[in-house]
Amino acid sequence: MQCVAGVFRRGEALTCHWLTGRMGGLMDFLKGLNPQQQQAVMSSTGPVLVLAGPGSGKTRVLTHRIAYLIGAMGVRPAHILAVTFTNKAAREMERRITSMLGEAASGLTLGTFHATCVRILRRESEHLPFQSNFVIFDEDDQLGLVKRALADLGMDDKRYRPSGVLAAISNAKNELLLPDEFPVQTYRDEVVKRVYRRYQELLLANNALDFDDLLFWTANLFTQNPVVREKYARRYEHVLVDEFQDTNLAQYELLKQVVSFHRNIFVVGDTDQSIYAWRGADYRNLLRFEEDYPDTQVVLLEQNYRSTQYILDLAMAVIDRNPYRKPKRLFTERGQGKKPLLYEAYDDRGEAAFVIDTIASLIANNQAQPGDFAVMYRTNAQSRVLEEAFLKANLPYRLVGAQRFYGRREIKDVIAYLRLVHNPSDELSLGRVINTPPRGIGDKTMITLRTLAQREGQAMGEWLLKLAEHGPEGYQEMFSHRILTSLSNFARLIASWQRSAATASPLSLLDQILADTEYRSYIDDGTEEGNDRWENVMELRRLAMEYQDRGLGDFLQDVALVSDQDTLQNGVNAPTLLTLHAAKGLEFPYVFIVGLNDGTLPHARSFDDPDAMQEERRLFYVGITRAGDRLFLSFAQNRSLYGYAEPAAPSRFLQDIPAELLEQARLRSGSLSANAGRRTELWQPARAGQSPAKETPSAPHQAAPRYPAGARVVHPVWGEGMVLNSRIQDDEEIVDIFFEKLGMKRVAASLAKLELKRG
DNA sequence: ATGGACAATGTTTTT
DNA sequence: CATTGTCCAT
Repeated sequence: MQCVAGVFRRGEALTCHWLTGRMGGLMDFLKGLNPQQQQAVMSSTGPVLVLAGPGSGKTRVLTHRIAYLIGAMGVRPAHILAVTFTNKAAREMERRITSMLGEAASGLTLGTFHATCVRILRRESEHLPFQSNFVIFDEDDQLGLVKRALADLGMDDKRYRPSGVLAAISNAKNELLLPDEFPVQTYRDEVVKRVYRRYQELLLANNALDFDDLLFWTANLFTQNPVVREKYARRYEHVLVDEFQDTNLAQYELLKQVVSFHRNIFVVGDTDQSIYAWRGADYRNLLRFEEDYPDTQVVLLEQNYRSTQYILDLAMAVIDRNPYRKPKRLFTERGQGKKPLLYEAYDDRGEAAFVIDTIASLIANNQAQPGDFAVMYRTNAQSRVLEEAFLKANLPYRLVGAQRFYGRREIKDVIAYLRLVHNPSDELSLGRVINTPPRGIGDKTMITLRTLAQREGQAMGEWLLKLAEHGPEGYQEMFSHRILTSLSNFARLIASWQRSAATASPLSLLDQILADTEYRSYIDDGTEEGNDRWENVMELRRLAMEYQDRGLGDFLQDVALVSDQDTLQNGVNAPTLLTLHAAKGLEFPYVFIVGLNDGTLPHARSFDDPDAMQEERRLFYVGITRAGDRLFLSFAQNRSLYGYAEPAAPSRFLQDIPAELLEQARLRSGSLSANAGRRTELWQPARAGQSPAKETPSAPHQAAPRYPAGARVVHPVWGEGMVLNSRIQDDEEIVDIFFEKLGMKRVAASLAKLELKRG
């Protein structure tokens, strides 16, 4: 029996509940929720807007709402759509829902906007101008395509910077503007418009979509094809959206279409945490929501469960300076807590030293575990100094950032091979690998190849496959003998990989490609760097292993859609280094925000744009509100841009913080160098931050460490300390221990007479 | 076609 | 300064 989602009244909720016996009833879905949260979870059908301050339990509300719909209202999971912005957020929600409902939740559509759109587009490709095995182009590919488009139109890529043109195209897509609709006011607009048109043609010729296309095409499909729209609109009785303030117009429109039949849209967001305007997100969607859906029920969540009052007061002092916002009064029952600290360092290395010192001493005093810390910064470039400091101190850390892995040359190469096999029309990938490793195929050959393929109306990859099949006859005049042989050999390789791809797993295909191209000898030149490169390829191989029972397409898709945040693995007990953007949605007991200098935070590029400045402020606010127990801010007297250190002013945001909310500290030179000296003599390069994306189940060190990170140990000579890191290497457990008296030591567990201390 | 040397150029944030 | 692109010699 199924309860039709109609009028939701409490009394009915229980009677029509087909799972009551197993689930224990309504109360379970409301247990541990405050009255506002309960109101949100139990709100009736129709549009619902939940304005959720930081740490107010919005994920909780979302997951409980879904559980409530399924468990108490009898809505079938297949009729619920829930969208998030990161895979991590989606997985977390899935985990929580499953723990509440178990199998009863299966069939739910839950995923990121992008992944959900990909699924729809593949399914509906018959209505669209591309095939269902399309590939997803990342930013590098996009840039390459813009360059190609500029070249095709005979434009100078010096005069029209590809990145600038791409940004304009991306904005247009986010606004759902087709090339023909691109607004032209200047000559440059005219150029962009033409490039945009050509760029779209090229994408289709490559059977590829870029990130923006995923939303763009789905939204257009729904607006222009009533049959398809109806299908999804009828199916999804309930639609729930996380981080609604980050939606752009394409996403807003998309949602509007999907809920056009049932109108049950439940969105959660916070305008104060809108930090993606530069990517097209428009927090005014939150305000527009109430206009578009006048019967919206609004629920305000103000109670914070994360931070101490000091931290909240500081956060409010910062954000209250932004105009045009409804002030929220964040409050907590956690008590005052400790005052946030502001540290003034000599330069960025001084900041890093302060971070390391503070972390080490809090760990040594047993007040915190390594995993309790996060260090946040405005720009990725700032991580370098911090990483160096962590390595030097021999402290393991984890770094958030997909770029770190998927942006690597060797990884891009291997993925390009896979993409080419999957989709021979992908000319960008072809261009990347056709001469990697070198096969004597250069620019001139490529030009001939392109014109030849164009003449026969094919993509270069398809042309090559044809060459592999029919042999080189007839092309002797076009290419020299050498080159023709080289091309044929390469073409036969692709053809044979394609045959493998049809039957074999992504893993064995990858192995075959690596073997056939002798890729290892190409990148692993015996240097340390070469070895690291090969290790990275092996890491990718490990990832491919998880796709034994799925296809190459799934593998490529997942690889294309990972976000930085997704690379954050849980359960590693080490401090986290991440940008303020990547920090959204996360929380840590101890938070450092470094680089509070004018020009860095707020970033200099925002100075002359009031909207951008407000966003910088929100970014700072997001960082502050990640902290649970302690917050440490720091700025440097000198900051180096392009090598030269120059005096830098403290962030103007600091001036908005009342003195009584901040404890101030200045650089202390003595104590730092004393500790630093002791560490340097023990210095050994740690391997932290190397392993990207996922846990590595097949890693050679599977044995459980006897002294796991976080454990307290006693050494007969060095006294008491805390384990910071432990790994098994050559059947030997290597343990990094921070001793209260000595600082960091690295020992072999079998040699040092360590004693585990409980508690 | 390839690889080396030099020059220019630029750093926000990312699904 | 550190990466990326361009020019030139092999």
